[in-house]
Amino acid sequence: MSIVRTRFAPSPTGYLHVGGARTALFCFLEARRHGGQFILRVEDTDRERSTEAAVQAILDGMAWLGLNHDEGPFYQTQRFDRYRQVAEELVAAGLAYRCYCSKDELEAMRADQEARGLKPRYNGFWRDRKDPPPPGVQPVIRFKNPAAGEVVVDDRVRGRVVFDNAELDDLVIWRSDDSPTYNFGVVVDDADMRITDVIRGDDHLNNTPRQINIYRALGHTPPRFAHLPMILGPDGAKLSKRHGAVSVLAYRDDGFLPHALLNYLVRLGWSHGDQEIFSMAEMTSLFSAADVNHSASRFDVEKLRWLNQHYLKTLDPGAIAPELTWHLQQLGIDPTSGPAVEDLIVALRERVHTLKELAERARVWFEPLTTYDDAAVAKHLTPAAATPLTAARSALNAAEWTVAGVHRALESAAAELGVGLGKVAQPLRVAMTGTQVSPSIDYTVYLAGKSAALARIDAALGKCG
RNA sequence: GCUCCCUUCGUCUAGCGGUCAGGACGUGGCCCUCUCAAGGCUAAAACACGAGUUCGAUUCUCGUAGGGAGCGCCA
Repeated sequence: MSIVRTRFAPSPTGYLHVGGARTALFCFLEARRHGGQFILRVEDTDRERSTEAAVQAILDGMAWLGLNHDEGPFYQTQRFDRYRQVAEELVAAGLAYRCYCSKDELEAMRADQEARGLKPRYNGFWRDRKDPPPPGVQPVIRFKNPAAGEVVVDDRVRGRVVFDNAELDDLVIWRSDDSPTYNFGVVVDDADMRITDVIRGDDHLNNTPRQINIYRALGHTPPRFAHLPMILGPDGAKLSKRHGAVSVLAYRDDGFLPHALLNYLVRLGWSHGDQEIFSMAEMTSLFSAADVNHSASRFDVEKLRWLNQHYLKTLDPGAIAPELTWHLQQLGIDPTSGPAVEDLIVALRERVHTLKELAERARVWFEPLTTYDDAAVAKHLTPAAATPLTAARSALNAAEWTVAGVHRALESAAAELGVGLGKVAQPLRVAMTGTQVSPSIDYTVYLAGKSAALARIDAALGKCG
């Protein structure tokens, strides 16, 4: 089998959204699986809407996800000479022609066809016309689409899809402003870059027969195609800003791990039996475009959150530490001014779904405790709580300052008082955090550090009145 | 309007002619327990509809309905 080459070809008109990210992931996996190449190409022929910032956002998104390309990024705006050359070759070969119709004429044509219930299409007015061109008109170049017969797309996910050439018209491949159009640029690029597998959103399925015809005119064998179903918002509508985060970098900012996002995305439209958790190695060895389903799916943040927590719980704390450090800084917390970030991760990762939440929950160990929840105080910092708190204080004062050491000290304090650990833990929890909710009491106390822990107990004792 | 695509629990999906229609997220209950979680067990929850083909259709075919895409000098 020949080398597999795939490409991801976004147009830089916005950030990298989750749908694009999944397309990129599938392209990446398909290439990796076969030991082939993954190529990044920026389709920026629309000078109106393409921006430098968007290019950077896409590059950043890809880098964050670790979807590294082997070749590129290539920019279509740098290949205009090549497209022009190919377009002229087609004209010279009689496979394309110049069309002098004005935009107004074309619009009138369309309006007329629509009024008659027909599919709006160019009528081929200049296809075989030998008339002298009207003066002063900057022509476009149109591709001579075969008038009869059918085009078969053997799609790897859809199967065999047949289009009638009679449904297609002569599309513009070169604009009057001297630039190539999308359907022409992709074909030239994919051919030049020897792409073997085009994997893209199924909004391109209808373009495929036109592109296949261009491939043939160019004397190339079309690549294999795989059209992916769309990703919709939770409400089933097309994904948009309205749905909250759609940019992959927004997920980074919200505290998601890149691998959690990748794992979530790989299961959107693709599956391998009942398996939910996939390492990168498993994804690359198991993925196949042929196993992708046909229907659109909805983006469900709850499942992403579950996956994110799964990876928070199972990954090595050291691997997550840099990410948490970044999130702490985002909250204006100096990560060096409190407990070790690895300890925070171990203490909190079963209780949060994102790194952002983890960082927020960690705040209590970095800043002085000044606010107490009224209900917590009323319930647990009662006169009766003074005894267990005092016992805990002296036990802790003598304790070895490790999680296990703190745990032993509190157990023995409770045992000496002849009460359950809960009688000591709850007042202590309020003393440490001002609230009734925190990680297990040993971690909660340990993370405060010995002197701060004792000081917080003293403050709490003052409230037991 | 025309062409093409899609349709299994609320959501992601398994299924590839005969299954009690399986798993996961979420939701409810129980257990565990120093709070909250996490974990374990458990419950409710789906084949859009109608014809055919067949001994037998979730599965194959054709319709209908409902979604989506394309029909640009956007990509």
